[in-house]
Amino acid sequence: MSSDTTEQTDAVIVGLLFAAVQAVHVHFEHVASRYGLTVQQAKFLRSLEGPQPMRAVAVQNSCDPSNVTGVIDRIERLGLVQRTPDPSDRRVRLLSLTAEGRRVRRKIDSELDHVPALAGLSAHERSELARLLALV
Amino acid sequence: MSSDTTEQTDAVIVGLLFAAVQAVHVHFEHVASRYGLTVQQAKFLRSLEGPQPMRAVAVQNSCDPSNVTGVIDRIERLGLVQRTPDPSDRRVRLLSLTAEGRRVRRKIDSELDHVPALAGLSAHERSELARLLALV
DNA sequence: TATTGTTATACTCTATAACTATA
DNA sequence: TATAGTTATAGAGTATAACAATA
Repeated sequence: MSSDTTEQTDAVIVGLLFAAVQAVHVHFEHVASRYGLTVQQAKFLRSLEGPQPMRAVAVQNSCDPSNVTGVIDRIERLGLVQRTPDPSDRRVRLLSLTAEGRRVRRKIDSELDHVPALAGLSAHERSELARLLALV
Repeated sequence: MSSDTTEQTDAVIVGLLFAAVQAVHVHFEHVASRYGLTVQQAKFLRSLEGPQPMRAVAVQNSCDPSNVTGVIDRIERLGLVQRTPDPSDRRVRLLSLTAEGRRVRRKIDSELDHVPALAGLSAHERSELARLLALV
């Protein structure tokens, strides 16, 4: 057991961070697949708020714009997202969730509120973890 | 029971966890690519300790054994890993780092010890973060 | 000329299933 | 029969470059 005084290197923290994410990832994947979505598709779905251009979604998910086309294609095929032309700039396509898309996103969000890997943490540990992660 | 801090839901922590990982991921990717490696290849490299069967590597990285073949193929092509037959069971191939592989891994590890995203944390915050992440 | 979204291309990662060579 | 590793296959995500439509 590491004590409060043990110094931790970045590499150790990075290792722990990846391990922690993997534990959470398993649950995320399980939840997403229940709705026929991959993790990435679920992330895109969660990042969609109001109607916004593809470009904005690319920035939000820090990926190349050419990726957005494909990922959105697959979510759109499931009827969760729709593309509508922007009247003020006909180059732009605005993305927005369908009613079904909003329903699925709400369900996913609520299921993410019961992550087994986080069940062992006390209220104080949660807030402390949240505070520290926010610093990263 | 409630302390001076706000209570955090799982979803909030998951969001912060993913955000923190993304911040670290950028650095990891940068370091790995400097040695011609992808993030996944660098992870495999770091997970290799003594000579061990492919199977063990698959378990360690929690992926299907069929993946290991391809990823190791690519690292092997770079001369960082080698496959040697196990005398006690001729079905098994033992994986081990080459001298060059050990050198690269050491370098990567040392570069991971200076993660910009973690620079703002104090020694106490680091050990506390490490402790909490270990609980997840 | 510059920008938005798309397409074409190529590569990596991923799991499933079938295969081989051993055990 | 069972197991270790491979191969074949298919799909998803990724970036780069070239493209059409629009600004």
